[in-house]
Amino acid sequence: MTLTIAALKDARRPPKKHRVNTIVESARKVFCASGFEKGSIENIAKVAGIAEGTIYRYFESKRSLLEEVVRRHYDLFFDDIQKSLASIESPSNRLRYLIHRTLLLILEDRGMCRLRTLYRLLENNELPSLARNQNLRMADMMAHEIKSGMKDGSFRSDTSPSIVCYMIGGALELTEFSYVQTGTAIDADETTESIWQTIHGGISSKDATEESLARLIERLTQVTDRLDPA
Amino acid sequence: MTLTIAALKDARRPPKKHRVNTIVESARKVFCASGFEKGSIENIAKVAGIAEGTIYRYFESKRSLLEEVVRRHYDLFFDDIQKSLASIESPSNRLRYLIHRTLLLILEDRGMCRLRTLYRLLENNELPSLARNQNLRMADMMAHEIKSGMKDGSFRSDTSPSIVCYMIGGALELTEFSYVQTGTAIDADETTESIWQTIHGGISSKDATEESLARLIERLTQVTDRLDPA
DNA sequence: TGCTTAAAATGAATCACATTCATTCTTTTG
DNA sequence: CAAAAGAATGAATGTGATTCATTTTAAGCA
Repeated sequence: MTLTIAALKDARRPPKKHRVNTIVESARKVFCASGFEKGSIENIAKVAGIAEGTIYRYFESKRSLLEEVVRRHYDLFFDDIQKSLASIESPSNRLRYLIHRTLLLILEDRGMCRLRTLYRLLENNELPSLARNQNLRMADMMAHEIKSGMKDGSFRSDTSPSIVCYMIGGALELTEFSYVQTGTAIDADETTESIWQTIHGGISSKDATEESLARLIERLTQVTDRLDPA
Repeated sequence: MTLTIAALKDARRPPKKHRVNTIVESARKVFCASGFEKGSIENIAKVAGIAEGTIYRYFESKRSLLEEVVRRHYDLFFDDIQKSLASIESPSNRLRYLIHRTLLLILEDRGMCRLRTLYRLLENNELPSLARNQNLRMADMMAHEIKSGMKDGSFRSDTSPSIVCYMIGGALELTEFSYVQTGTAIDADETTESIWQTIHGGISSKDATEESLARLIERLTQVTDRLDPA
């Protein structure tokens, strides 16, 4: 039988992968239900039906377990988003989509949100962290659209992409935060629209421009008035 | 001597207040130096020159001690800001001031920032929390200015004050976060300007409007052309 | 001033967990 | 099937917050 190496791997890995999956899934359940601090390793082990020590064969620490839980969740999200993005026309629409999709993700799983929010807070380490990577990934996507928009002339050229990312990201984060804390549901469409409106058009009234237009129109009317009688 | 009740209180309270101050101040030092998790109660007690148990006479838990440390710091900040704000003309300028002043606060004390950032992350409780109160206080100030601006016509009337607050607050928070993580100094003036630019004018180029104007002008020219030969 | 009682302070003991590791069980290999 | 390697176990360890019986200090009163 020619299943030497293949068989070897197949015989070893699936159980191992399965173990990891079981552990991560149990951790997700426990963390989502009780939070990170109160979700004990003992409990996770119990839910997974294994001994505490076994968890440490696969994960270095409780925190790295949290990291994996969060990572898996968001990897799916990012993959999904990246796919959809390809079929959307124009930087503006893609940016809007990113905002909207993020809000939907937030609404989708409050427990997970809480974890992610918490996870970011726990970060006092100096390592290149997951949270930072995720932020970077999202920020990269947004920055990319902003730059495209600047190139094709639909956005102002003196825009600072990173600040705009911060503003969008920050608005999303605070919306998320308020949702996690209060549990009051968000209207994703409306919130997207609000964020987009502000980012796109700013908050200043367009009085000056409108005034110019009004003056032009007035003048045009005067001219046509002069034409008509003639 | 007539120092019956007054003397009683005076004799009891000052020492007590002093104790609390000593504890909070020691906690601040230790937390700023080692972070919240690594800053042990044992150490705080040592720095304060008291026994561990004594801390628990004044504070319910390690976390409530952190809360007090952060609260005191930001109370000063808010009081200060509120005073300055009174002497600034126009909602726009006050909003800008709020942004700028917050950035300066962030730069002023990185250790404290880290604590505050951490503190917010640790919040998985449901209580009306300090972080929420602080956010609310700042959000209130900003929202107030935005509403004023909407009233006096300098801001668009279809603006959502809360979203704008989220955007500004979020941008500040992410800037803070990046500073805490990387330690790379921020240029407060420049960052203020960028945030303000975007909030105020949005990112859309004014092409559309300009296009309309150009079309108008063109038509006006046609009209005048028709006039002139006549 | 000395005595009694209440408040404050103490630090050793407790408790809750994460983490480790010597031991036991399973699987692979020859 | 026995030996060796790899996994799993869970009791023991370590750390650090929190508690509490005991001691110390201060207040009230004669």
